[in-house]
Amino acid sequence: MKQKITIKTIAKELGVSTSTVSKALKDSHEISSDTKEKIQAYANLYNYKPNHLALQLRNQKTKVIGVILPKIVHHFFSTVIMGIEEGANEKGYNIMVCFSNESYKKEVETLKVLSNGSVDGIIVSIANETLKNKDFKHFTDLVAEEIPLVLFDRVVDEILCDKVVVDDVGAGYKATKYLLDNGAKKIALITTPNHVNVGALRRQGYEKALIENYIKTDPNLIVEIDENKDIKDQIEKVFDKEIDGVFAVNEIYAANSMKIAKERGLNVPNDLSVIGFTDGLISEYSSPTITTMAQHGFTMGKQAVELLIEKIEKETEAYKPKKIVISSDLKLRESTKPSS
Amino acid sequence: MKQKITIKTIAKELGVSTSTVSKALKDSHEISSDTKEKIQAYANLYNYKPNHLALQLRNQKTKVIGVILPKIVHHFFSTVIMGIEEGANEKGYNIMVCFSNESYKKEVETLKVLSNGSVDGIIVSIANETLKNKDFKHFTDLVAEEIPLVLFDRVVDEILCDKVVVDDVGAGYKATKYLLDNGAKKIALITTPNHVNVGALRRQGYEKALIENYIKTDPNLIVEIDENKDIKDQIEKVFDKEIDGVFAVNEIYAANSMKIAKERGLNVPNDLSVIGFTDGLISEYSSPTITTMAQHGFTMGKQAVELLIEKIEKETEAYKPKKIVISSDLKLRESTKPSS
DNA sequence: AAAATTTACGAAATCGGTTTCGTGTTAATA
DNA sequence: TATTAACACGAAACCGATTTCGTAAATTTT
Repeated sequence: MKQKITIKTIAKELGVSTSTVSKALKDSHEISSDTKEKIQAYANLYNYKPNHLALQLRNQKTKVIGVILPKIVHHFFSTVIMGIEEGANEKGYNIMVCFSNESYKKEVETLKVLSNGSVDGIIVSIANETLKNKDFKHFTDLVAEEIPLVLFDRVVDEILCDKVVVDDVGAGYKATKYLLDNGAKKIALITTPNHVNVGALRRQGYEKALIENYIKTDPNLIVEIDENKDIKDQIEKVFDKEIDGVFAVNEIYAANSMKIAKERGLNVPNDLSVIGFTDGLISEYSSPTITTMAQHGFTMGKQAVELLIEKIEKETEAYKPKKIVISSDLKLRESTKPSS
Repeated sequence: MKQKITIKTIAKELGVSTSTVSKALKDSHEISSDTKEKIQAYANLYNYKPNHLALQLRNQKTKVIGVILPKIVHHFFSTVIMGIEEGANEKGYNIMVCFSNESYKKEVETLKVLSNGSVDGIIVSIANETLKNKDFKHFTDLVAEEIPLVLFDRVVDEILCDKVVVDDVGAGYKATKYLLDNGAKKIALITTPNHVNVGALRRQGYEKALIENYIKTDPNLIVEIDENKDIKDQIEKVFDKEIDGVFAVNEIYAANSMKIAKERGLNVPNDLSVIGFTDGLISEYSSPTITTMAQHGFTMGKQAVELLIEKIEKETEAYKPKKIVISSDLKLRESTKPSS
């Protein structure tokens, strides 16, 4: 890289001290107009830009927010990033994005890298492997160091910090209830293994809705997807039962279900209603289009970053972790019968 | 944030100088084993972590790579990010991700922020608005400052730097030729306005294939989508003509075309073959599934970051900009007739 | 025993800024 | 004319590390 011009260069070139240059560049009253003009003109001419690192070191803050996501090729996380970025920019922050790829090891490493002073605070959605392990030491250490931390979507009680979540139980309930209200009786649930807490919570909502309607939950109608195996194959087996509704906890599972339905000659929504989760492009462009629980990723991201920045900038002594719950709405499309 | 422990703290606490602490922590032979052990034990106990900012300032490098994307809620860019991140991590770099949101103004601002020393180099895919304006001063300034820069996908000749692109002309040609070879005669092209260069290039490939088959390009079969208006409405009009093939320059346009075909009772692929671009989730999960030109976003990202890091780490004087062309393959699915 | 060498550590410069405090010069006041 | 105040600027400390160089004290060599 080319030799950058610094305050020192300007000072030497113009025969003044660095203090004078620094003050002149910020229009201090201490400096005469003559000198100020001269210095500012020179700085402009040579396109002087203050070195951020130096400022960060002096101010002891970076104006950067670290973000760790389990993955990005996923509509929900993409929208969350957009929200985080917008919220951060509004307050003059930039974001540094990293991925855990659902791996515990990578999450630990990334967290270590970010917490050495590169960022002022961190936003995380926990990796699946970590949720399975239940090892949260890397997070609790962070909290002990008092580095501002906000968790979103995939959160656990063991970590004492601000959180932003969707009302997963409520969402599961709403979706299931809608199916029931429109005549479905045998509703399959396509979900994740129980250690993924959002999956577990949505399942609670599903079960709650069934109980309220005096329907016993049938374990045969519940499929816990192992993402290492073929997804479609695993869903196939529930179609061997007689079902008239499907609630899938994400849009990939929903799309796979629709495909199986089509292959088996079932008409959606007449023979079978389908509701997915995460209002992404698949739901929007599949045919028929898929009714989903919209998660409002953008809002989540923005709320998370606002919470974090508040924590960063407020030197509040007594501090009580906040939890923001974002409710998700049913976005009605073609894969369900019109509301009766 | 809690008071961090620094080398100075350790030095004072143990009654030695900061130089001794620094050397002891990196196991220098200059320090006696006794002292080393004492210092290392203390550092360990209090979980000392060297301040990255200080190191960055001293070493004049950040080990961070800036990435500016036009948008993220887009399968192609998501996969590119993954590639960049993986490549960066392998070489010990982190990435700082920003978005231009296709806006010229935001691109200029973001570039300014990143180029003040926060990052060692920058990877960009140019915003649509900038391509339209044809104002690339912010990039040429960067090049003049000798800040390492790599452009990918959306690139222009005016900027002298390393580039990674897909062979858009070749891809357009391949797609169109496949349609022709399988019996299509009237192929609609759903593309972007011509200022988006990837659109223009794919169009060249389309026209080349037609010419080779002695077919005159019919302007009525070409739709240039204005993203500010309703996409589907704009595509509708080409369906009023008699067409038997569609080549869409991205998967959204392809999905919209399929939907219109279905509404008009056209069977895909028997009455109409459709080929899209960007092998994303929509193509994979729509029904029928969509044949697409796979862009290999992950590879592009990884190549781009490798090029950039080479530039950053090699202090080569004489330097000639490289251009890596990644060829894209046709991924055959259900929206086209099997190869004859 | 004197000289040379090694050992073990500290002082100070450096990275690029900001900021406090001090001081010489000029202008205003007594 | 002597005193005070205002003005304009510089010296130096600081942020948290690294690293070169210098130097007492201990050890080895002659």
